[in-house]
Amino acid sequence: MGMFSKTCEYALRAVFLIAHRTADGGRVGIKDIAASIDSPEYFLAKILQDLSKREIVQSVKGPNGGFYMDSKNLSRPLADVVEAVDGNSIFTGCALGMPECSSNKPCPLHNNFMNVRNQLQQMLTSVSIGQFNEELNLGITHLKR
Amino acid sequence: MGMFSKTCEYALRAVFLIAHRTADGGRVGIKDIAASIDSPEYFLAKILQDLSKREIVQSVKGPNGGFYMDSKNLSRPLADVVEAVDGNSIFTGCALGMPECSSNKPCPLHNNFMNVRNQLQQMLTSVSIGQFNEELNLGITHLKR
DNA sequence: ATAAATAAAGATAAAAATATCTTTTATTAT
DNA sequence: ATAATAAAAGATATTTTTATCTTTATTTAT
Repeated sequence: MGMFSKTCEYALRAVFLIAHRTADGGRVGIKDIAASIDSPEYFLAKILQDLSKREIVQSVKGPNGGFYMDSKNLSRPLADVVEAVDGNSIFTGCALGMPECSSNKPCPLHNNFMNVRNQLQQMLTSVSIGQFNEELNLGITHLKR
Repeated sequence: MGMFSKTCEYALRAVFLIAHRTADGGRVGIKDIAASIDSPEYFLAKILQDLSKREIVQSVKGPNGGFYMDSKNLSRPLADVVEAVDGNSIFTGCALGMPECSSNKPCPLHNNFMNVRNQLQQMLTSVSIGQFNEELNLGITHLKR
């Protein structure tokens, strides 16, 4: 198990891909996305349905339809995607899973773990979905394999 | 979902509890542990069986039996517990779940995420199972609720 | 030696996450 | 208007994780 759920991993790769592929207009279809990020097509379809409802990506049906993102969505922090899919427990939850852990009634790891969580959150909020297009274009970074 | 699996959360709470309760000799039984950390007894039993095989905790059967830890185990870094239960993918895996992600062929988040993972690993290796006994004694930190 | 206590091991069950398939709805092009 | 296309929605299946129950093996005390 990684830090995020598999659903979230696919979601992140997908938004990067959509951002990259539709930067200058146009749409990209689910089959194309799934192949480009090496994810199971039908499962990804469900994920994107959800991201679409939550207005993190946009879509149109029919011929030449597909998914895309407007500039507002491109500038969203990655944290929005993670939170939409996995919820915010990764940012706020107790490392030991204790429901009432807080600075008042902390678990042994409370303070140590807070630093880690904060750095993760800081990283994910300071980075936008669209900011990696350039290096994806240049083939410096990748979204499959 | 938190950062660790539920199994790992219970495991961490359990080793803290065992360390705390058996610091000056003696053993603590599974029923007692489960009640003390608010975890499902039978499930925790399986987890401790595994930690026992991996020699992270020790156990003896029979009357007055139970779980305990020797001083070598008390000084183990928490990272050993996490790795025993969840594997090391949380320390080494790609944020986007890409199997071949590396500095040679990075995902977009590779470098940003490396910092977070490293801080997590650093934290978990710099902290030992036994080092929280004092504050558990004082009732400053807690292991249930 | 025997009985009682306790963890280990094995088997089964329930819930959640992941994955797939089918039908419906919206859009576009003809 | 009609047919083709593509996502949305609904239904089902599979796998993994989490949880429980039963039986066995080991240890201790009597």
